[in-house]
Amino acid sequence: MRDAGQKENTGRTGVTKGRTDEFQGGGSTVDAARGRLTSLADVARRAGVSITTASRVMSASPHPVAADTRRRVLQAADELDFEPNLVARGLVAHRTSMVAILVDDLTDPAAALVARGVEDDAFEHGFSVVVGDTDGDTAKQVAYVRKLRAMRADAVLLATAAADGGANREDLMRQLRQVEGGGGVIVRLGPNGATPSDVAWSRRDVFDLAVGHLHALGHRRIALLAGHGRGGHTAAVDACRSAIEALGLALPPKHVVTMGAADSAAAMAQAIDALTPEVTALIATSDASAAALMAALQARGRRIPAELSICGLGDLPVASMVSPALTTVRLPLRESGRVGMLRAREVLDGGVSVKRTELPVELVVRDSTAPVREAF
Amino acid sequence: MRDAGQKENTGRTGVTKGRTDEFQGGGSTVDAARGRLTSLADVARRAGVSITTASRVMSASPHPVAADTRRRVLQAADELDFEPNLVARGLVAHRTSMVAILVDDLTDPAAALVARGVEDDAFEHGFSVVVGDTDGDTAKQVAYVRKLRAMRADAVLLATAAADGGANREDLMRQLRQVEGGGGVIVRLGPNGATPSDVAWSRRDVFDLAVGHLHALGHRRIALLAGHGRGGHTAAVDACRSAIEALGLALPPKHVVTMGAADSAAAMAQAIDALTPEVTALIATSDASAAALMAALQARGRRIPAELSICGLGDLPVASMVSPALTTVRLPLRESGRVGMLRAREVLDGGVSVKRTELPVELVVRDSTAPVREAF
DNA sequence: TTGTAGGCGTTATCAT
DNA sequence: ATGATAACGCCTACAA
Repeated sequence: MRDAGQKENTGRTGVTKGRTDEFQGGGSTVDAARGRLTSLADVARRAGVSITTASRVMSASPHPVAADTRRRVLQAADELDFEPNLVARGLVAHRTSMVAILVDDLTDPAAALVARGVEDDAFEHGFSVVVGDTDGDTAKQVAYVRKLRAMRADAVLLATAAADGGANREDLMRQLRQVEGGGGVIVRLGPNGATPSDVAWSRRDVFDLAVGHLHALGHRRIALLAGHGRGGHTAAVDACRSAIEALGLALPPKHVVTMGAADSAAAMAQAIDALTPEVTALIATSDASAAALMAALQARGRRIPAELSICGLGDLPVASMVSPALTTVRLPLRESGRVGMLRAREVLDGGVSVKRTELPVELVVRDSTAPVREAF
Repeated sequence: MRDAGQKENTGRTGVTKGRTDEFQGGGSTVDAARGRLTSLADVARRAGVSITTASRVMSASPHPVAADTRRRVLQAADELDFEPNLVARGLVAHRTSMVAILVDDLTDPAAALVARGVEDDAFEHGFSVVVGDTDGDTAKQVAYVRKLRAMRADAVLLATAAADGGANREDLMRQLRQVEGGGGVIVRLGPNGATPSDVAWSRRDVFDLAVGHLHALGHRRIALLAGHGRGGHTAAVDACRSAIEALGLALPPKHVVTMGAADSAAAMAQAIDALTPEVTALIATSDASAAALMAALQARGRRIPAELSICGLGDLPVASMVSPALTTVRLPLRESGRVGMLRAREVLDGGVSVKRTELPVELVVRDSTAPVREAF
């Protein structure tokens, strides 16, 4: 979930085409200040009714309005192409119909899936979604929540990795409390770890599935390719170790390869290569890193799964686009976004607190894992 | 840019873990109506000044305020953890500091990159970004623009594929005109085609680069793997054909394989396979589909680039994660988002019209293309 | 340097 | 069934 795919530019040639000349486009010039748009007052005047009546019609108020009057208002609105000013409406309603989803990096396929899930439910129910990238930076995250508070977002969904426990951590909690104190909803999305999420999946289940699968194939010495140090790093290592130890095996530190954001896939592959054939299988904390590793390993002449079984995490699109197709544990990414948004709405119109939910994960067996070779 | 990666679940086994039990979380219960947040009035009262003075301090107004008074206001604001209400501010300013980026599907890595680029610049300049997925559905796009108009978004950046020319098309244009009429900015992002984009790259350049590269390697019969029918489909085919014909070659219809959204990568591979060895090279309109095709081809025993050279499009992360690494044409995706946002800001505070820009594309040679084999 | 009055576009309250 | 009036929280004149 955390490990953004390594992008290694092994390009040997660089041919550039295209220019950067700029010329005045043909668009219409616009005033710096936004011209007055048509308001309820305009509609009311044209329909020959009071603003109040126009409002009642346009806002679908339960207040009774004569059929004929309603028709006239509707027609006037249509002729004027009137669109209610949500800003003004938000001011009086203390509700903006805007929610936010905070992720580390939208460019990470996992994050995009979560955001998409949020958007799915939001669109269906008339909410707009503001997306914020924190780049794993807690300070940036604090800045975002503060801003969201300023814009009176109805809910903030957090899908960022657990923040490092720095001083910013306290600032963040304070901001979040402020949001909640003001009636805003906070929903945490992601794997259940030290701080449980509201819409979650079990990190332990994930590794039980992966490890169990490899164990069943006869693998006894399993390595772990973990993402960059930040966020869920340690939690993932711990969960994996627990799962491995539960089967009577061990995950010695030297079998844990940490992939720094800067490390190249080639360097990773070299590190892993040094572990084989002692290690016969590997679990990567993300399909993206698994795919990158696999390609680098293949470039070094290693055959997968013959010489090393690889299991990814996430079941991202890339998992089925590589060769061999990646065995992986499917994470309810998009679904968690949908459910998170649903939970937020429940609180918003029910006044209840956020209902906690644990979504199931699933093992997806493809072609990157195989029975361990008896001898070599 | 359009072709979302095919996700082919070749999973042979499905083991599920985790439950969906739901229990009341420990969060604090919140009133349905948002409690009154601290306003300027509160700050003013606590600082012993008028609301106006407090406003001047908090909004960094150029109006002079005594140093001591300013200090008191700032302190009161700090103690109250005051955050200015952007909704109210937006109502009077006729500016919301909100922009929107519309894409077909955020889950498409290319779209995510564009959105990320927008977000990069937006965050730096105090704007919030609303993301909307249209799923290539013009009606949904119209609905979105209408809503954005209602929420008085300062700008709408369009990165969706060219809409089909249906009846909705006219509706869309009308909505866009309304946005512009109201002082909103519209910026089109994407390849230059029939309707030129404001921040663009040359589709023709892209194919010239790809075709030129393959031609230089000796390839004379090149196939094209095009995305699902919608959007830039035809435009891509045309541009590719032009590029090929410019070199004295041809792109007969039978060498154009269209990938329906539902078509499996395996089906694609079969279709391509039938073209070889007559065809010695292939260009895919997206790295994602190139990667999927390559994996499927490899699964059928084909060797790449020995038997078929493959050139992708985009230089998405996946391009360097597959084996062999994909030769591709880099598209200025993230950059187009940044520049698009910049252009919007220029219009917003300059009152000028959108400056058109063409960003350069670049050939990135990796390992999926090789000189054509002399004989076979 | 500070404060008062009015209004941004809507909805809610209270008449009529 | 309809309408006048008062907020919502802030900013911009226009005084003092």
